[in-house]
Amino acid sequence: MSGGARDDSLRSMTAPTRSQLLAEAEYLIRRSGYSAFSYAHLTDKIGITKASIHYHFPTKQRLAEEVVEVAMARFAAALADIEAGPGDAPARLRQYAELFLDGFDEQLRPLCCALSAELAALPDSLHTRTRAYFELHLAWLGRIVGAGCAAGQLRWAGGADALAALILSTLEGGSLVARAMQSRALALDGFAQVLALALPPAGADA
Amino acid sequence: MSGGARDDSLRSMTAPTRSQLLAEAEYLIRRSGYSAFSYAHLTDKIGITKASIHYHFPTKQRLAEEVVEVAMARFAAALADIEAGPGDAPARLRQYAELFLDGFDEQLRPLCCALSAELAALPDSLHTRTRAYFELHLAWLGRIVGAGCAAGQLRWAGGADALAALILSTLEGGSLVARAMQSRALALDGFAQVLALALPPAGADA
DNA sequence: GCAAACCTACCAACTAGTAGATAATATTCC
DNA sequence: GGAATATTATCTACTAGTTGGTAGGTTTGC
Repeated sequence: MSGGARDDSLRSMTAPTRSQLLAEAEYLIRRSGYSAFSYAHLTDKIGITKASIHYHFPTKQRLAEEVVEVAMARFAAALADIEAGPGDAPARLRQYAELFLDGFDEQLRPLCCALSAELAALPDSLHTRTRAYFELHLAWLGRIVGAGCAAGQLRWAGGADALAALILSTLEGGSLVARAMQSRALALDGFAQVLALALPPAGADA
Repeated sequence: MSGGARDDSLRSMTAPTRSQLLAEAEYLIRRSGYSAFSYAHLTDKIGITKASIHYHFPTKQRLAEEVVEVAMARFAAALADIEAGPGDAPARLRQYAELFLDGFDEQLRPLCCALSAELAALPDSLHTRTRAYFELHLAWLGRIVGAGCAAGQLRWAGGADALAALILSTLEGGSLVARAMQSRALALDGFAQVLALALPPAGADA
């Protein structure tokens, strides 16, 4: 765990080849982007030849599509867990923010962030999926914030959807700024400020 | 000018080759990223051969370095103009936000955003410059916000630097989210909300 | 004459992707 | 049960095109 060895949480050593490929591709895309990663990089990590990767994923585009689909499903499940779990809306948003920053220490961008930044270099099928990924974020945030407002745990002048969009933008931007500035604190700082503003004054009810 | 022709504000037709190359390279990097752009793409647009581009810029890395330097200088000058011009701090921040979104309609990311998203794929010399670019943003914002607070035009619980970082994150993230969602309004929405919160209550003094 | 700016023609390395062979493992038919 | 047949997952060897970059010659304007 210590030392320079990187965390392999995304890349199980025992998973079948296909899953390993998806995990490693996601890692590379989130680190360097779609354009910068290649099948050759995958062979280095997985230990099978390029031709064998093409057996599992006929094209790079198809591989990337599946990376997004798998990541989205995993993310949706994590959001559902948060929503089903204990805690009020502010607590759920804090969990969301932590989830959002997952991989930051491995220099990983959120997948949607990495893809959106080079959208013009991506095939159309990935535009659609990138957008869908963002919509998943916004829909969930809108729901949580909306419930929080209704329950008096949050208050926001512009309405739930406006706060949802602000939270997403803040985290998305924070992860970019913080990466370049090499400061994890910076990544959550904006979110924390916004959340603090959205909390009702201490002891307002109860 | 009408129809699908794209705006050539960044890419003067009459400028000397070198400037044209820098402008077109910036355009390509901001649209698709460093990894996805190549000298071949430049030859298409500029009309000289790949070898001739190497005459002006010996390596792709060097070209990109200069792109960032030129863009940063241009940006710094624009910020200085805003600072020297009329208007209070909120007005200056609105001008900054507009400047930040410059090129959005051409599907251009802010340069620092494009670079930070694929930092792991960039040579070290561009890490430094990306960071410096962000620092320029933060320093200017910190100064403007600080002056605005001192003058009673802005108020922010966390202090000027915190608001500066929040504004930057919000715009940076907004430009990513808005691009994927194809909504210019979304790009400025978060910023507008934050600025509204930072304005002192109407008629507080005067 | 000279230097800046450009060219043709190349290079080695890398890109995504294909063809076809080969093991090992299932599945089916008798 | 055992032979015949698919299927799965991998390999070697290849293609055509692109990448960043170089060597060396030519044009152009002072």
